[in-house]
Amino acid sequence: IVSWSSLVVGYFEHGLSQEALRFFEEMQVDGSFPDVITWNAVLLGCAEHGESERALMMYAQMLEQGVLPNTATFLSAIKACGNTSALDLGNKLYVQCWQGGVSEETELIMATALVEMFGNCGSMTRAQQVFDAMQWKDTPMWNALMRGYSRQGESEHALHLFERMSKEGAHPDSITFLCVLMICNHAGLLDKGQEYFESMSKAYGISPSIKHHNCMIDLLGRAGHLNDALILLKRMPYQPN
RNA sequence: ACUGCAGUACCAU
Repeated sequence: IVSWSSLVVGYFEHGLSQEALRFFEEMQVDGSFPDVITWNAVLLGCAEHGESERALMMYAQMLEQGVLPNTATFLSAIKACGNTSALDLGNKLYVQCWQGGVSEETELIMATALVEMFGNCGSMTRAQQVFDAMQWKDTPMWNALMRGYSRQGESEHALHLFERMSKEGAHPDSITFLCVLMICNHAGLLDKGQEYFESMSKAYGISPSIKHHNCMIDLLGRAGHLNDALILLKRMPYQPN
């Protein structure tokens, strides 16, 4: 089972989903029956490669076959619900995923996945509910909530969360800034975007990646600051892609 | 005992 599972993971991780699924079938013909780890690998592989409907079907199959879901199973299934806006199943998983009890660290990871899922489903009320229920929130959790609001077009609220997270002791990271810059981009907030971009390295000690630079080039370009966009492209410490 | 799965940019006017 370990051999086959490792093979399946390898194929998924190299973007070869069809082959991975073929080996998942073949292992069973060969007499190795997938355990929870094998199923988890397949669920996540499907969910991460645009096959979330399939992931949810396979989740049902897994249960039919009497394999008990664990934390990793729920994380993958929750992700698949977010990708397909399957809010009903998402709500069920929200209840089920706590069964059996989880460690505090796992609890936060699970809650973050739920916030992301509800955000993807457009249900910010639920997302906020899960967020509020956690006594302490780390950076990924704040990021997940922020992305939810920004996806709903609530740019101001999302940017407000940026201010709040620092006050509450969560340090913005590289992804926080990608999110914030993208919000400025969508909302056409050039000045604010530039402020954030500069504060990244100056105030937060995070060096902007090429993705951050590309956000800024996009933002400058859309705002009509074409020469500034060109200068940034030419001067950034990355090979333009 | 040990090996395989484990929470976040976005996605092209």
